[in-house]
Amino acid sequence: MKGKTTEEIILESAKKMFVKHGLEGAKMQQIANEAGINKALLHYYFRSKDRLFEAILEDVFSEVVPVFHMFFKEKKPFIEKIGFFVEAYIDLLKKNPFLPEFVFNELNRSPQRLINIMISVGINPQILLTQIEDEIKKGSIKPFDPRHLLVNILSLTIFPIIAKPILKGVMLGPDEDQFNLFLEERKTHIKEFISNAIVAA
Amino acid sequence: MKGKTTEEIILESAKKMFVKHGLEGAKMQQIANEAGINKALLHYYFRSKDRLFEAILEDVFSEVVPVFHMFFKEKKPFIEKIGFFVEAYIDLLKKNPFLPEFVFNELNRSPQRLINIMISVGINPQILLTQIEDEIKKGSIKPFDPRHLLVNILSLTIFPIIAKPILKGVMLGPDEDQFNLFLEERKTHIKEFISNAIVAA
DNA sequence: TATATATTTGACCAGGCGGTTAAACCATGA
DNA sequence: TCATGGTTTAACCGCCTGGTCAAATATATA
Repeated sequence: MKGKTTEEIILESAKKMFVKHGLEGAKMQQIANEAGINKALLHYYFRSKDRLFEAILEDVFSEVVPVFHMFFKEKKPFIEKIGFFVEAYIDLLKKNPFLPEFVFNELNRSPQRLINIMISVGINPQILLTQIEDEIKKGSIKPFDPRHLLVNILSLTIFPIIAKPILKGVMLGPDEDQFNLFLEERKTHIKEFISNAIVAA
Repeated sequence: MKGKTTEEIILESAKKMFVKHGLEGAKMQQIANEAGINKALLHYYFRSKDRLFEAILEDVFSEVVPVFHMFFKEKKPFIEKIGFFVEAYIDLLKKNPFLPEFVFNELNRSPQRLINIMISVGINPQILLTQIEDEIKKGSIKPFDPRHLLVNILSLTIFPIIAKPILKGVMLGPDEDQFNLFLEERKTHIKEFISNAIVAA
């Protein structure tokens, strides 16, 4: 690989393998092969398999956090923020398709660790939930339970990436471009769909 | 365990372990412990770890297929079917919370196998997509891309279960009843939400 | 009861795993 | 040039894993 440090090559390869096979499923030897290096070198840069995994976890989270931060804390109209979030998140996911699978895999294995990380970096939906309530009181959006609205937005945005293999298999066909086009369409579709559903008449 | 055959006990325990730790993460000895039996007995009933895993895969699918079959093939108005599907599926998921995690885990590991199964049991969204198109032409629902509508319904229904640990961790609290209540609320919420979004004015 | 069959067990194995180590390699600068 | 430090390697180790097998036990059949 060109112009990348050994450490970066390892991180990329490990990410790829951990995503596809999970923590236990991915083997150190396979990761080394993927990176085109000796297995001992993995331990030279990252002392153990667990530490390598955690390094990737941090790497991944550092990309996600800012997007949620904007969505949860920034002071803009709710409807407007939905658009920003959906676009930013779908772009993020197109760049890192492994991301949700990775997060949810690890979520099942050791939920508390991930939740602790989220809390420690300040991902907290309460501010957004309050904002939604305020906008309902003002009458700008219909009176839905804010928690369900939030879950809806996350669902519509994130789920298609998780279900990517199914969608390609039974609906969109094997062509990767076709899938990316579908994701691109979703940016505007989700905005319209949610608007239709919640904007007070 | 009372009144269950050894085989059933093994299936239950294995399901539990495979869901939590994945195919490679779950160890035969752990499964045996969980079932309260000797490890060799696992091989007596199911020749290998892989066969045990496949047995569970079949078991799981036999529960899911009928729900999709109804949703995709039955001849009822689209809006009506959404309600049936959402209720049936959420009930199914409340009974088997492991189900989506299990399916999506395996989906990343070997997509083709699962897709082949789905195709072989006749899960095919084309009929539903055509129905949606017809209803759009008739003017009963707004002109959205049917594929996105279908993905929306699946997203809103399935995603909260996958994200269960996150939702409990940062929004609903650790109480299991609270989460089940949230799911129950979703049955009517999703119906309303989608209705609002797509029913032609 | 005696016999045959199905179920369950403890002890064991070969292979693969994460991890270690000592030696080799290679760039830099004195 | 050659010493020095970081980098990379091949070979190795102990442990755990999935899997086997012969013996032991429970169950059915006559």
